[in-house]
Amino acid sequence: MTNRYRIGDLATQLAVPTQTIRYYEHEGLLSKPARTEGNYRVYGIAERERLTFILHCRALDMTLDEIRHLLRLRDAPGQGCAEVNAVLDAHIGHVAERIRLLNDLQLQLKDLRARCESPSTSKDCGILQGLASFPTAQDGGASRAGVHGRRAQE
Amino acid sequence: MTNRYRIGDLATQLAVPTQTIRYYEHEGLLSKPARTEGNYRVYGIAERERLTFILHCRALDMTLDEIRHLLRLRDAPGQGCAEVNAVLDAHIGHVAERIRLLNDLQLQLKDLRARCESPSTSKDCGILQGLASFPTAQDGGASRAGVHGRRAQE
DNA sequence: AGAGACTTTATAGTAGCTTCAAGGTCAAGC
DNA sequence: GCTTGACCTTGAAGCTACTATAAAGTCTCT
Repeated sequence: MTNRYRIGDLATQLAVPTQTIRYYEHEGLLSKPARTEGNYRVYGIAERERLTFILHCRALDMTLDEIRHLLRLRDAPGQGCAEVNAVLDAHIGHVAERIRLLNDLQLQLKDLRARCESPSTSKDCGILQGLASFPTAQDGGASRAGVHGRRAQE
Repeated sequence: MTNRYRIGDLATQLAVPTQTIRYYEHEGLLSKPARTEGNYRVYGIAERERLTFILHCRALDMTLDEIRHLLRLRDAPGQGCAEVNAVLDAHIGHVAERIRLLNDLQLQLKDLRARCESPSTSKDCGILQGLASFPTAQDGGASRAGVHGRRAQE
């Protein structure tokens, strides 16, 4: 039968590390699976679908908490999906806000960058001086935008 | 004199937690300050300015590594500031890339959201179905955009 | 029987803090 | 002189979502 998977099968099929699958189990997103005699995890179709769901949510950059929330809703099939909409709308809001902050940030960075077009010594560098005297974020501030990703490095 | 600060003074003036100042010291961004008889840290104007510099860089969402780099350049005043420009340009590149990823993400989320405008039960919810069957990120994927900030929550 | 690919658990590391615990210091008030 | 309370000290743990490592057990093939 095709609906019995070991952790490595699932990992290969869905292109996710095995450790991540165990981590999701540890975090309660996946429930504890059956085991073979040799104590290997065994997964079926339902678990494969659940993991797919989780991975899609992650690809949309939801937190594990948001995903936990959606999974709870998914597990209560008669409930009406207004709450699903609410979770998604909140997430869309997070993303929109983040984009706004990053655009502000980009403006400030370009402004700063424009202070040093001509070569000079760092003692007189307009950028370094700007960084020492610029108004701080808390005054009308950009809070924090989160530029550095975990998968999208360099 | 106004140029002797304890850690709490500095923290209040620059609106940063005292623990964060100690953390920057631990990470080598600030050097070990003088101490009072009672072993309290004492800071002067130069340290205050250095911390201001660091906080401005953080407000522009640079990593501590990027900031360390800029501080090294700042500490070598005769060096020419081409490298300062390079650090900043690289950072501007990071931000631009992040904005691009988030815009992709926003499109996908809105697409998904459009699947459930009419109220229904979660069993039939187009969003939950979409999340279970959507193409995964790895096929042409958005890698990871990083939506959830540390200071800008909810 | 032995090699090699797979699995198991537990543990530590990543970034940039934040929070906690257990205690030491200092100025003011009674 | 003694207490109260605000401040300071260090060290360790917690946060997110993994990733990496180690040491050991299992399975499959030859």
